[in-house]
Amino acid sequence: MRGTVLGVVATERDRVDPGIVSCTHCDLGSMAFCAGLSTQQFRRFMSVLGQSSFAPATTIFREGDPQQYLYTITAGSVKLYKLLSDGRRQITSFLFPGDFFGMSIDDNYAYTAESLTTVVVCRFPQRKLEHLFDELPVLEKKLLGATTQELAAAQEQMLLLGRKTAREKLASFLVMLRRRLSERGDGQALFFLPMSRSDIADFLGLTIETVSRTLTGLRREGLIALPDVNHVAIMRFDELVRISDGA
Amino acid sequence: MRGTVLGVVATERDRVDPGIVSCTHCDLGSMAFCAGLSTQQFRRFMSVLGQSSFAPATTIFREGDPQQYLYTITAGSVKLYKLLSDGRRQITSFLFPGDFFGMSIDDNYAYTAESLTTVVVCRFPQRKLEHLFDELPVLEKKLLGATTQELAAAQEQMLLLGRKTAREKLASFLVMLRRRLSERGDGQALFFLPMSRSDIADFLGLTIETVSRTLTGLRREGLIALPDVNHVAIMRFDELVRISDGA
DNA sequence: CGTATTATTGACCACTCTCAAAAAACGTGG
DNA sequence: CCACGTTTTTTGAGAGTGGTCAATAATACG
Repeated sequence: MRGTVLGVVATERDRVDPGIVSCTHCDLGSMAFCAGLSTQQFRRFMSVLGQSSFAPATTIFREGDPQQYLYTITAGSVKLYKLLSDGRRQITSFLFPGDFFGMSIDDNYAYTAESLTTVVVCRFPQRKLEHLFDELPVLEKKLLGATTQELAAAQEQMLLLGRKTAREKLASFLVMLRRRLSERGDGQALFFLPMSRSDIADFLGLTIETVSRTLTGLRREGLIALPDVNHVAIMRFDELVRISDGA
Repeated sequence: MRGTVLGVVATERDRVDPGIVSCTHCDLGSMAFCAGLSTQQFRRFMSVLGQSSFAPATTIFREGDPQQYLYTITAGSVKLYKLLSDGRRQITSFLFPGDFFGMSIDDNYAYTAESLTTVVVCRFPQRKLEHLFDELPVLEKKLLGATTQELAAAQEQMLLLGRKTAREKLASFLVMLRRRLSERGDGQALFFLPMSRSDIADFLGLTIETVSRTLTGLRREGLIALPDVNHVAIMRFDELVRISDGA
C-alpha cells in the first residue's frame, strides 16, 4: 500500500527537471495560476516564474524570514504552522496542488511552510509580481479570490477550534480532506493521509493521544476504516457530515 | 463613564445623514478605502458607493444570505460570527473603522455580521465593484492587502484557539485590542470594550464564566483594572504581552 | 534483523465547563 | 429620581472532556 503511494510521489519528482522551466508535468488545468492566459501573456508570466522541488519534511521558509517569493503548488502537499515560545504548535493549513502560500503584509513571512511529501512549486519573486499584476490584472484577481477562499477556510477552522468537540473535529477534518481531494479529481472513498498523527493533532488543537483514540472510536462505529496509518476510507460520509455540523 | 461613551456614539450618529453621501464625518485618513484617489477618481468612486448606518445589535447580514455588498466601516464596531446547528457560536472577528467585511467566494455570505455599537459604513454593490476595480486597480490592491491582513489575523487567532490557555487567551485579546485601537489613534491605557462577556467568550472559545474568572484573576494580580464592565485599563502591558506569547 | 520512531492503549488528573446562586447593571414606568 | 423587573456579570461547587504520564504495539529505516 505504502509502496504505491511513494511510487506516485517518486513519479512526480521524476517528471520534473528542477531548475528547468517545464509545464508539461502540471495537470492543474483551470486551477492553475496561469490558466486562461494567451500565448503572449503566458510568455510574460513565465519570465518571472521560477520552479523548484522540495524533499519531504523540508522547511521551505520560516516564520519571521524576510518575504521573497509567493508560491503555488503544482504537486505534493505542504503544511503551514505557527509556534509559541515554548514550542506549542498550531498548523493553520494543509495545502494541495493549486493552493498559494507565502503572502505577507509586512516584509516577513507570518508562518513556517514545510513540505509533507515531495513538493513541486512555481515561485514568484515579490517585486516582479507587482509589475506582473499591473500588466495582467487577471492574476491579481485570482490571487484575491484564492486569498478570500483561504480566509473563509480559516474562519471555518476557527469555528472548529473554538467550539467543536474532539469527535466533531476529526469528523470535520476527514470531510474537509475528502472534499478538497474531490475538487482535485480524486473521488475515491479511500485516500492517502500525507500528514502524521502529530500534524493532525496540531491542526485540530488536540493531542496525538486524543486523535488516535477518537479515530479508533470512529472506526469501531464503522464510520471509517483505517487500512494503514496513512490511509483512511470513509464508509458513511453523510453521517460524518452530520457529526461535523454538531448534530 | 458610560455616559461619555454613549455620548460619542450618539454624536457620530448625529453627524451622519443616512442616505446622503457625505464624507466630512469620516476621519479615517490614510486608512480609508478612498485615500489617495484624485478628485476625478474620487468622483467615480462615490458614484458606486452607498452609505448607511445601523443601530447597536443590528444584524447587517446573515450567513447564507446572497452576497450583495462589500462593506467598509467608517465609525463604530462590528462582530462577525458563524454558528453550529445547535447554536454554538464562534466570533471570527471584531471589526473597527477602516476594516472591510462582506467578501465572498461563492454567491453567499460565509458568516453573519452584527453591529456592536452604532455603525456607519460605506457599501459597494458587488457587480459595480468589479467594474470599479478595472478602472481603479489601486482599490483592488487595497482590498487584497486588507484581505491578506485579515488572513494573518485569522492564523494568529487559530494559534490562540488551538493552543493557548484561558489566561493566555485573555492576555492576547487585551493586547490585540490595545494594538488595534492604537493604530486608530487611541493610545490610552484605559479603553472601551464594545462587546459583552458573552461575545468575548465566543471569540476566545471559552465560556462567560471562565472569561469573568480569568479577568478577575488578571485584575487581582494588578495587570489590568476594570473600572466598569465596559472598560479595561492595562496596567502592565509588557507583562500581558509576555503571558500572551506563552512565556 | 535490530534499533529508532511513531501510533495505540491505559490509568489518572486538571483545566475548563456545567449548573446554580448571588450581585451588579440596565431599562422602564411611575 | 427612584422602585421594580430583567438581563448581565460575578462567584461558587462539582463534573467531564481532553490532557499528562507511562507502557505496549506497530512501523520505518539502516
